[in-house]
Amino acid sequence: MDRQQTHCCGARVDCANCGIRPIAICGALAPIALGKLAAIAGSRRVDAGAQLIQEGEHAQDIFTLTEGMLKIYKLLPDGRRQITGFMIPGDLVGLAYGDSYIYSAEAVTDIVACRFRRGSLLALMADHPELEHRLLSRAGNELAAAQAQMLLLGRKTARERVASFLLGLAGRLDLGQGEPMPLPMNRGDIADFLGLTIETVSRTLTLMRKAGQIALPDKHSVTIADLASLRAASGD
Amino acid sequence: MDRQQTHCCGARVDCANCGIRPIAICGALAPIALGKLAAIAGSRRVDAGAQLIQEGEHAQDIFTLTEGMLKIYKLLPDGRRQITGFMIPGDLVGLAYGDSYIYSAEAVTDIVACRFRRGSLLALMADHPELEHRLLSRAGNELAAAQAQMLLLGRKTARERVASFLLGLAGRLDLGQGEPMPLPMNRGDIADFLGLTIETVSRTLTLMRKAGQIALPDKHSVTIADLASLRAASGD
DNA sequence: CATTCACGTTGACATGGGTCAATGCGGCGG
DNA sequence: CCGCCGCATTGACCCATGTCAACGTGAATG
Repeated sequence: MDRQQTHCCGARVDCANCGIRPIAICGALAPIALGKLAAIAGSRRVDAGAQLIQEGEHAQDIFTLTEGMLKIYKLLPDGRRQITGFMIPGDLVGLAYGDSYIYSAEAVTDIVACRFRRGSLLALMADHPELEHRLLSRAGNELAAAQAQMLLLGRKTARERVASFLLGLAGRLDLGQGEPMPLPMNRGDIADFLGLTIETVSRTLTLMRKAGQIALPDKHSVTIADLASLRAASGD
Repeated sequence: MDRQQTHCCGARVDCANCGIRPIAICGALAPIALGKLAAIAGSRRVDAGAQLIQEGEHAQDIFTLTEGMLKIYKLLPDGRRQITGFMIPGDLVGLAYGDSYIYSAEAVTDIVACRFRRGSLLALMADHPELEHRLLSRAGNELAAAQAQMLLLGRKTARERVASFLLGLAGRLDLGQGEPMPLPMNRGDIADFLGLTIETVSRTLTLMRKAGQIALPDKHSVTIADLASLRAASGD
């Protein structure tokens, strides 16, 4: 994986040539506004396994993920963890409730994110309502995903959860036909996302492999071998 | 319960004298904008047990609940249901993903809601960004609640779920000291909200009553008898 | 090349909460 | 006032998934 990105924390950013602009919040902006956005943007890299933000912390920044994968999660005091989402390039991280982050975010792979100071972004939104519009629409997407996840966590069986997870991820990534899907997170992360244990995730994947629904070329990739059957197994 | 509300579907609405204005999206508006908002608002009543909106339906309207309680939920094809929230006066119902509703909403009690045509509201937002701002902040709240619920569904025990539910509801309602909390939904609704069965909810409430944490004067009210203990039992 | 270590898989067993069934109870219609 | 009906409660039993433990495997390290 060669790294073209050379900016580090606080460096200038070139929004006009950003690969994810069409899908991120920046996509809505005309060139002038884009320039202003670039002026308040910084780039931030985080190594796999390190934290980007922490729940409860003062929410100073909002990020758009540009490279890699991020997991967002909440913890109970005794350490039980619920991963509430895996973020991919184009996703927005750090929407806050009040002025504190409502979740922690940790890099699954090495990541690069575009950082905006919350205050600057709010100020820019005043002049460019289409930016706020875009944010609202993003929030709507997140809400839809959260609702779907609640249905999964509250009412689906282990098998259905794993099937839904694989299909959901495959739908967000754009994969070539027959190309194996990367699964950069480990089994523990999947378990904490699906409200299961590592063992149950592992067993379920094995069952699906034996049933010919998926192939597992290695621990960090899956191929969906029988889409129809996996859909049927997903419960919806 | 005597009904002062006399408007029905599509009737004129008097936003200036609305009791929930301070907490709803209308709260942000200056008198002029409020007049415009009132002009596009209609009132809608729904009887307990009837539907307000249906998942997948074209999302023509957005509602602010003004009286009563509403449950929002998603269904699996085989009928399993996950209630993703109970709405109380001031809450916004009908945020959509694309242009379809992402959940169904059914009245728990008789309700009154303030209806806005989506299109009109969007148009009004163009002139009054503070309205969109308010919407975004609401969406942030919803997202925070959804995250908390995912943690509950994925990682908490039955006991913790019920305790969290009672505390969460008590926190949103403003109750007088020692006043019993109304619980207008039935046990099945609570179960479908918490990812449990009716029997488990019932048993858990009984246990909590026997442990002196709560009192159950009747099926549709609870009193929190030992707040500290209930908090301890909630897992966070 | 040997060792270690983190992660994943598999097996045996335990258990929280689900399922099924009986009973209780309060409101409503006749 | 009685009987019915929908909801809630309670009990007995069961099973999907969790827990605990052993073992495999591949990548990193010396």
